[in-house]
Amino acid sequence: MENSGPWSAEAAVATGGRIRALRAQRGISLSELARRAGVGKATLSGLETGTRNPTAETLYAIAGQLGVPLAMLLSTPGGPLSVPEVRGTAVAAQLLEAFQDGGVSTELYRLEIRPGVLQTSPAHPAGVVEYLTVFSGTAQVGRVGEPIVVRAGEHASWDSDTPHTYAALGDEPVRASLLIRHPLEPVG
Amino acid sequence: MENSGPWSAEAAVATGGRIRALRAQRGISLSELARRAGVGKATLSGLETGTRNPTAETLYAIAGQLGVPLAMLLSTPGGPLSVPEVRGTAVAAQLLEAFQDGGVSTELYRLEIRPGVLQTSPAHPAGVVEYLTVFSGTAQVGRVGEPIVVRAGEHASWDSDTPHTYAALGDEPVRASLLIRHPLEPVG
DNA sequence: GGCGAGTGTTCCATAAACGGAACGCTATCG
DNA sequence: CGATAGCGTTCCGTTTATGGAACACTCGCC
Repeated sequence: MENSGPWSAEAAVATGGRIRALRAQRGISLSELARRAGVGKATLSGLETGTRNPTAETLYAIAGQLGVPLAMLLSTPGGPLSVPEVRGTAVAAQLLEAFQDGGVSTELYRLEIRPGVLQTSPAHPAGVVEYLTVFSGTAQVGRVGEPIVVRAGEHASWDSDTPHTYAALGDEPVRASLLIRHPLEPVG
Repeated sequence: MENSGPWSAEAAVATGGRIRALRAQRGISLSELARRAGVGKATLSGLETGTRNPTAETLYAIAGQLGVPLAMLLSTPGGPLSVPEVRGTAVAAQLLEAFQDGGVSTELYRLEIRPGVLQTSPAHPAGVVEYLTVFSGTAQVGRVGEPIVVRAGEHASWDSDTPHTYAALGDEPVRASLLIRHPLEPVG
């Protein structure tokens, strides 16, 4: 899903076309869907033709009536699982999921570390902890000066409020899951 | 207007919370993110506090700057995202990824354990190891007779070649990631 | 042919989302 | 100390998304 770009006219037309296709697939008219979703016909018409910039409320109402996840309206059929990649010198990371729960927010990444390169990450805010579980390969990670060697089938964690590094030992790239846990500061 | 769709005040607050969490994890201020995304500070502030009903354009701009798919801002984990799910008496699991690599097959699941119920899994073939990282709640897992308590922000692993159990301690459900590693050829 | 019920689009007043400029606040500095 | 810079929130005029109504059009029916 290449949604990193801005909300362009093409994105609007593509989203509108997907809505129209799903509606046609269900054999219901524009007026009918608008009535069921509780939005104006003008709104739905403009949305399907790509001449509007809908609000979250409108999108939710329509996706709900079509019975599809919102991601299906907004993403290209190319790959709902292909999430954007964050690339560093040695590390390529894909965000698998992220949520907050209680006073803690969590991000789960899939990680691949290329061999032969060392990547240093700057310090995160205090209280951030990273958890690494290695699928294959051997990783050397952790805070600068306190390296931890993690082999396939092992896991490790470290406070990431200081600079820390990622590297793959040996020739084989490292595949792992990285979980970043971050306590939220109290919100007024 | 009436809450005719899933976009309620709670959804707005939840979405805002996810944005705020992702922003905090990246260590950038509200002003900074607003400037990078090209939206007004008032817009972002109202969005994070759940007092606005953002447009697709605004959401795209912010998701793009955070480097996450838009669906991750809008959808609840375990919600409308259509990922194959495996349900047991106490455990609901969704496969996040799976691959084989060097004679070892690895599967990464998102796990939710409901409180008040104990689930027992039969023994897997020899050599299978499970790794659990808990996001929130407190889990009691592991081989029968050797229970391990894993609190939020901890991880544990156990050989699963004997029957093993999953349970949530306390009232809160447990969210965690479970990694199952099994060699393609029997070990030992 | 006329007629009614349906379609999707366009017009328009209203409601609300937008961004800029204030605000109060907390740190940090000279 | 006061000055400055940053933070997140609130105020406010402008922009724009919204839904109802009117529109032109296509059917099925008598």
